[in-house]
Amino acid sequence: MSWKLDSDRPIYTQIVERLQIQIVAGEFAPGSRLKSVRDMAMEAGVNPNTMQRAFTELERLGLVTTNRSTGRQVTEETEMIQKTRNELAQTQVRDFLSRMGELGFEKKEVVSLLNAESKNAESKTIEIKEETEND
Amino acid sequence: MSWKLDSDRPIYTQIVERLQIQIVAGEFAPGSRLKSVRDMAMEAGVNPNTMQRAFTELERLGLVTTNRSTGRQVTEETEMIQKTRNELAQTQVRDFLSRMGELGFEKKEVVSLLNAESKNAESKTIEIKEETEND
DNA sequence: ATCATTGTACTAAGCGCTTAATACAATAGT
DNA sequence: ACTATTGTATTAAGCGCTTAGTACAATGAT
Repeated sequence: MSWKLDSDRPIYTQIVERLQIQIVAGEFAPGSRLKSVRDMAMEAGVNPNTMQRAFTELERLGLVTTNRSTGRQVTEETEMIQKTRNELAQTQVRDFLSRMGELGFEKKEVVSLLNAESKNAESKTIEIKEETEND
Repeated sequence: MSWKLDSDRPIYTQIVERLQIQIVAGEFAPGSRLKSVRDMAMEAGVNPNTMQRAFTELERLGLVTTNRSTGRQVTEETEMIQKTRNELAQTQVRDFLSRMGELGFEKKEVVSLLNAESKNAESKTIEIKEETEND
């Protein structure tokens, strides 16, 4: 299983983002052990050096702790994980609205597009109603 | 005025995206002339070669036409522009929902976050209501 | 015809990312 | 004590992006 990595951005960055997501989404539980650099590199289909770099960054971000010869663990500080999760979400929301704004879409239209996509993508229907106050 | 360009991704890619947005958002009208490679490069604070590469890509995308010694114009095919605008928006919406899903956010929460951000960012209030059918 | 402006092409250099190969350091397990 | 596993460091090479510098081609303007 080699991961989906494009060549447009540094691979180590993409790995950081992926692992970050898996951690804050609870896919990797707090305190759980992560695979070794070599194993993870094998799994991702990248060079160990590259995976090492990604791990170093994750540690710098406070999401991972390192123990020599034991390997790495997801941090047990759930607050840190939650904080990161919220920040990532916040960034996503802001960037999304910003970009849609740049494309010249009104709030109404954004809402419509979100509705349309939600309906297509999942069984759950989200009804979004806009209050026309001003523009 | 040098543009906001980060070093995480190729500069020419970022320039393509920026000009693409400006075109589909109508900031650069269909048929209007674009600055020369050299001038645009100067304005963006990049090497002419880099700007050249971005322009070449924009031409390949069908958003720009080239005339020797006259320079470049935004395409006059408004259909093409509209099509691109819709595709870019579609991608934004899909990616956004996908990423929020990866972060483990329910639709309800996404809606809440959007509401919160909308209210902060603009005077206009968007009221979003969800129908709880299933999950 | 001449000139300036435009797009385009080419080479060389530097830099960051990635890979490859190797080696060393620390420690849990035996 | 020994061994395997882990993280870590180092060097060299290749590749793509970017810059710099230069040159050529096409054409509108004069």
